[in-house]
Amino acid sequence: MVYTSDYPIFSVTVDVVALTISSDTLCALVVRRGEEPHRGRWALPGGFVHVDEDLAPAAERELLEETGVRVDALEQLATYGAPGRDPRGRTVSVAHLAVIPWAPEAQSGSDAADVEWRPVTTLLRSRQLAFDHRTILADGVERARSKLEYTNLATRFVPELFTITELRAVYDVIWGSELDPGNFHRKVVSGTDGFVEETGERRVGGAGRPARLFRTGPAASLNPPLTRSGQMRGPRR
Amino acid sequence: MVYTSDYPIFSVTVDVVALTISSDTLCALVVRRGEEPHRGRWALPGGFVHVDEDLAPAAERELLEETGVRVDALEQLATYGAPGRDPRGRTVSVAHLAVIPWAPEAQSGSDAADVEWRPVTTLLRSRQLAFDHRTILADGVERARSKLEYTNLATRFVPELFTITELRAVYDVIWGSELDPGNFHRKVVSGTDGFVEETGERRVGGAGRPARLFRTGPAASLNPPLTRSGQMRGPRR
DNA sequence: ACAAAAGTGTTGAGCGTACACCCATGG
DNA sequence: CCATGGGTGTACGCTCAACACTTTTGT
Repeated sequence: MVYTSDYPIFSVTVDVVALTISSDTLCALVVRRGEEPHRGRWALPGGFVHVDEDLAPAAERELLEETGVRVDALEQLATYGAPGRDPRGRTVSVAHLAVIPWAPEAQSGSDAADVEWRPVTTLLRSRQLAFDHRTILADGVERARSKLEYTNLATRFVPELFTITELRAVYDVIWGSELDPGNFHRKVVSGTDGFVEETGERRVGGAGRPARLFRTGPAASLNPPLTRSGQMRGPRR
Repeated sequence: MVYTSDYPIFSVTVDVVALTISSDTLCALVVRRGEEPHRGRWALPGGFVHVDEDLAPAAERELLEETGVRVDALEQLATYGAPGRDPRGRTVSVAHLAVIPWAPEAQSGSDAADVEWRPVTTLLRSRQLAFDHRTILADGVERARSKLEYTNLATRFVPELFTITELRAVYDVIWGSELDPGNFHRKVVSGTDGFVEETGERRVGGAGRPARLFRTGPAASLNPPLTRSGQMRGPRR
């Protein structure tokens, strides 16, 4: 089919920065490109928006088609539309952020040669990403970092039932911090009401005293926020 | 000219939420539509992106062309792409936020029948805006509100040289607060270094002790942030 | 009993709100 | 002189980082 228009033609694509934590490392989902341009390089999952489709559903669909990863909610990040960002023509890409609990094994998808979770530090250090996807990834990671402060975003990195220590691990991995376990526990549990909800259950099996299991509470925003700077572990000076 | 494409055709537009403060009221810039659809209704300034043009420059250009308002920096807000949001066809709009110092008189532009600064409360209460521009405006105002907390955005609502009281008025108008003059002064001047810079000059003419004049400092982010909840004027209980 | 992890108590420093009060100008 | 707005001083209360300590399990 060939489409025609009186106005300049743009293709609109969606790209997804899908983040998770795998073996104490923040990882992003990338697919190896099977076609030109940038054949063989890694790229964020994404693709063209259909004519009758809204942006967020398109992002969900592309993520599922290319990687097999299903996600319920995903948040718009920003839109990238520099002329020349895609050699095939004028495309505008609406980037989205998706957070995936813990470390699900990457599944191969339909129209991508290869799918992998790779550490973001590696992806950002090198130039292995196609198009302007390195910029998009960097923006997505920065967004996640700052949303940890004042939203319950961290709870979306852990399974449905989680311990406070697991939640703290999310902060430590993403911020590169080493938060004080005691203070963190208090802030999260008693601080802002509804951030986490206690289930009656406890985690069994691990060493030491069994931890209580929580689930995500109704409160989406944290008051007061958790701070990146303060609350580090270290000598009192 | 007629354009053709193998992919679904989108038109990409930019819309601008331009905010300023006029007689103690937060106002947005709107243009009266001279053409169908929505002829005669108010709309945010905006229009189609050119083929070889990046998004932010397109927004600046449209703002200038339609309203005569020139702006240097403007920030991307979000992208709106629901099918059916524009009856002419499938359009995706990238919304931007612009902040204009104080109250410049609205100038008439070239291809808009009428241009006006109107209070955002009025615009948001009624359904007088075309397309989904009411949603876009609401999102833009909310963004401004929250960026006052942790960035120097407030300084862009005032002239190049301003007094601390004028800066406080920006917060009071946009937040609907009544911040304590003394505490605000201290927080802004001594608190975060570089938020505002002292010029040697003073404001002459007004009643009372002449106020020192400041200009915007280099620091773009506020540490610690100004809080919306705290610092109100009111009885100690 | 011991190790290990979860969770609680405590304390001192620092910050922010709510004011009281002084300063500098115009009328 | 007074009125008006600019700006500083200060005290009380609260929060929070630091870290000691208790609790609860596995081995």
